[in-house]
Amino acid sequence: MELPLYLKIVEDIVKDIKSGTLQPGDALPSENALCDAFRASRMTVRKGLAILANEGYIKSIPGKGNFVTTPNIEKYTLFYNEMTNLINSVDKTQLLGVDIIQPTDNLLKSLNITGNKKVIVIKRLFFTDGDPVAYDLKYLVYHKGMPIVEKEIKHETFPGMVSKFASLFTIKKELTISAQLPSAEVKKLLSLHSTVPMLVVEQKFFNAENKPIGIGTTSFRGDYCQLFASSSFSDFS
Amino acid sequence: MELPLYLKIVEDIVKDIKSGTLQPGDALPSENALCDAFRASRMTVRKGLAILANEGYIKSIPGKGNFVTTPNIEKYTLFYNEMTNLINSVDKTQLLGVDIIQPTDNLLKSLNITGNKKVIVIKRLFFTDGDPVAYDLKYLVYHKGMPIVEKEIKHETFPGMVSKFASLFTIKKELTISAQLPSAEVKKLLSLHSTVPMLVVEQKFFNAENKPIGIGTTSFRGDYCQLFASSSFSDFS
DNA sequence: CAGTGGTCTAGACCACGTG
DNA sequence: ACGTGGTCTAGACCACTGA
Repeated sequence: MELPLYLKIVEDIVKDIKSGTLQPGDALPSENALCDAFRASRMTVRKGLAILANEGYIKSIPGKGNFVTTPNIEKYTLFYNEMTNLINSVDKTQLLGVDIIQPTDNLLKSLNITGNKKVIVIKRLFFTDGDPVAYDLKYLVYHKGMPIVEKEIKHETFPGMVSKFASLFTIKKELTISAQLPSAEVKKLLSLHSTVPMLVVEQKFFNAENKPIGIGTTSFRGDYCQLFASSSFSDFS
Repeated sequence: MELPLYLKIVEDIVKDIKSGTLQPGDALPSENALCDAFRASRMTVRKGLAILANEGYIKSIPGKGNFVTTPNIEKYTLFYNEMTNLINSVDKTQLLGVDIIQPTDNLLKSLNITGNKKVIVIKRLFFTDGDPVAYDLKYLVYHKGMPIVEKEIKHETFPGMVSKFASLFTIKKELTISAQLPSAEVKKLLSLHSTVPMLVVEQKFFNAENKPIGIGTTSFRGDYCQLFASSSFSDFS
């Protein structure tokens, strides 16, 4: 063991929490007590506690103490990329069209814009092993100088497109996942003969002022796409 | 402004990153330089930098410096609870059956157990507004003393069941989301006449030794369920 | 070698909560 | 008044990187 002292503190307390010695709601020993117990300075103890708080193990209440939390059992981390989330990644894309349109009323509402703005529409098909497996439709609020070069659009993911004209650090993203039956259009584009359910993922992007800057809808053949998410409690090895 | 100094440092640097003054890959001023710039001690500067690193803005490389990172644009946070993720929450549940069975080969494989263990099977229906909207099937590796009382099982979520005999802090969870057509059985149980796609969420739980302790599959009527996920870059207000 | 970040200390003062 | 956590300082020594 040549772990830094603050990590030893973290490990020790995590062990107590995982074993049940410390239960949710229980108070940890006071910081001064921990200083004595681990023969550490208060800053070192607090560094360890900060990590525990960050990992979601404890919560500090000023004037009272540090308390073991009830873990958030509903939280998962999901990695989504419309090009690689298929069971096999997308190996070919087909650009069906790029247009600049006058937004419809529905779009105006979804994008929360006024009528004098224009919208870029991008329609694509994704292929794996020669089969069309997803239909991808994106709407981006048009600003002058935005790249609408086919080459640049064809293989880009949605965040990739958006990053061309906005800082990724300021963008907020939302996903909506649902199961739907394909529309007649999608059915035709994906050459679906029998009834295949679609996994539909809608991406919505917002700028720093919380205004929508784009909406993307990707309809995956249900038999070609699965999304994975996992709880991420960090480990200390 | 009466923010603590370390948060002012965080805000200042975040502002520079969001505005593009600091680009991904750029090096921040050295910690000593930041001490001078903010008239702060090194521990205070480092506290700010630790937050920035935690939020995913920067990465420290010993001996070299602190560098602005390329944000992970594919990461989302998903909150999932099989009872509340419906467009309207579950307002009634029906327990179809609780059994202790000899696992089938498929189950043995999925749960990674040997044949001498038994498995609890729980089958439920979820209702909203009187309509059956989801079929819920769970397999839990049986251990002596596990609660299989109907009352306790009927309204519990999967994490709720598991927490009865395992510390939530040690559990790893995985979700798999897919779109499927209902089986004949599900179709009958949910009284589905026309073709309705199902949003199927599989939950898999692992104990501290990474061994599966349970699998749950919830099949939601596609027209009654949507999953939401969002990017969570924290704000400093 | 000088400069960088990583760990750690022994103090200090403050605001908060409880008696 | 006292103990709690929250902020902050001015040092120290170490390991790593690059010229």
